[in-house]
Amino acid sequence: MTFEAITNADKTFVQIRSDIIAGRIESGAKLSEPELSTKYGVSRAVIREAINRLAACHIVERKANVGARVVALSPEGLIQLYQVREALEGMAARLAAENMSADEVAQLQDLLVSHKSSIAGSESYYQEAGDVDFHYRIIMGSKNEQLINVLFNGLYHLVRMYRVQLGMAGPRVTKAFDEHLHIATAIANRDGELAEILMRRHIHYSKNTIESLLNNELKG
Amino acid sequence: MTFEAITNADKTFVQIRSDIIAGRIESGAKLSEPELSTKYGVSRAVIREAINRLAACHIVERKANVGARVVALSPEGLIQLYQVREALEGMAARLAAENMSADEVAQLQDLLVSHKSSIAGSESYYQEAGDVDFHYRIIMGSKNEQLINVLFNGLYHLVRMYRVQLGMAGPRVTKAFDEHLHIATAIANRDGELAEILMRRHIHYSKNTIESLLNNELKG
DNA sequence: TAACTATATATTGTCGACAATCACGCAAAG
DNA sequence: CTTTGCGTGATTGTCGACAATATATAGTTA
Repeated sequence: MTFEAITNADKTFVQIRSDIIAGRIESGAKLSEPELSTKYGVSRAVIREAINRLAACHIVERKANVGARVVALSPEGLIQLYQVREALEGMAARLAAENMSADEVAQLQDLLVSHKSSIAGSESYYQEAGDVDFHYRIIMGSKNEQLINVLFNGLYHLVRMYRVQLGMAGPRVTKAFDEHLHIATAIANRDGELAEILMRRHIHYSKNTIESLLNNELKG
Repeated sequence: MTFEAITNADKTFVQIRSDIIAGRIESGAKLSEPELSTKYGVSRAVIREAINRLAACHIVERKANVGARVVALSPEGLIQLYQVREALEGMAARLAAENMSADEVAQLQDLLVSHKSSIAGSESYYQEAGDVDFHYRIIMGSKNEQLINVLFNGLYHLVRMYRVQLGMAGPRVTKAFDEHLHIATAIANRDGELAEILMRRHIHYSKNTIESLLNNELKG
């Protein structure tokens, strides 16, 4: 998920991306190259390369001779992201049931055991890192390079950005944990069909939760 | 699908991509910046930007301080691409049945009528452009921005590259046409569930055809 | 002879400057 | 008063040069 940032352009890319996802650079803002150049203390060429990568992840949009803007965040956009996730991660769960090694399956279950105890204590940890960890392992377990690329180099950072900026620090912790448990069991039983169904429902529920949150926000 | 190439970097990107997909730059080859700079008659900065975009489409892979190489083409990679396409375009067909305007549905059916006549004459045309056109309209008809981005900015060019370089100028013309017809009918009837099933089978068949072709090649 | 080191070369990463293009504001005409 | 055209200012696109890093070669030693 996280990759080794070697060059300055790498580090600047990670930095700016983090600033955008966390909302320190707000949605719709223009990314002026000279401005960012002084702000991050690197040359314009470095900023330019960083912006190019952000555009590749669809975090910003570029227009020729005009510049780059952070993507506009609509509630519909977040819903669309979850639709794609549902299709892709459902498939990932099926493939994981077929292709994960016994070791990887065991590690997946160990992960859930440690999550169970962390839920008893402070739940807040689980929501972010734990959820990502679980999904990460399943996606990697699919052993499908294309799938891994699409999800990690594109969709996941977008999801985080939308969630942060639309204020979805959602609950759904304990219910999600149970769903994770069922998915892991299906994978351990090598039941790809069930694993896919459960994963799709898991993400579908998240989507529904978010939709109702958005609706409440519009009404309130 | 095709976008307006304004700047030099755009044109160079399109040019190099085309050269790679057509096999004029072969799989696994190293993309030397100074070399390409003289070859295409532009500065290194332009080449660099073009290579960055190729990397964003996963057509080339970059390593820091080492350079970029055209991705290695394994038969498994092509199969994995088709797996992802099956999930994504199946979903696109369902969404298209729900979201396409009456006009767009009519245009989709018109397209098939013109394909029917072109099949009677020279089949060869249909295979390439016709197939792409059909799938293109359905994906656009899904109205899901994320889906559109993933498929057009990444997967489609990769599929073309794999097919060309692994020598899959495949047949399957008339059968594919019938399948297209059924899918379009399901969409016209606003039957998303059926449209998804038919589209998944359609792509699955293509995958199977390719798999057996690859197997024959290994044996022969 | 094989393996390790050091140098040399070529390639990538980064920089600052120049050229091309666009956005904004103002003026003038309908 | 609205609209069209121009000019100014700023931003992006492009270029060539320099610095940092990796690969290849040659030399040395066990």
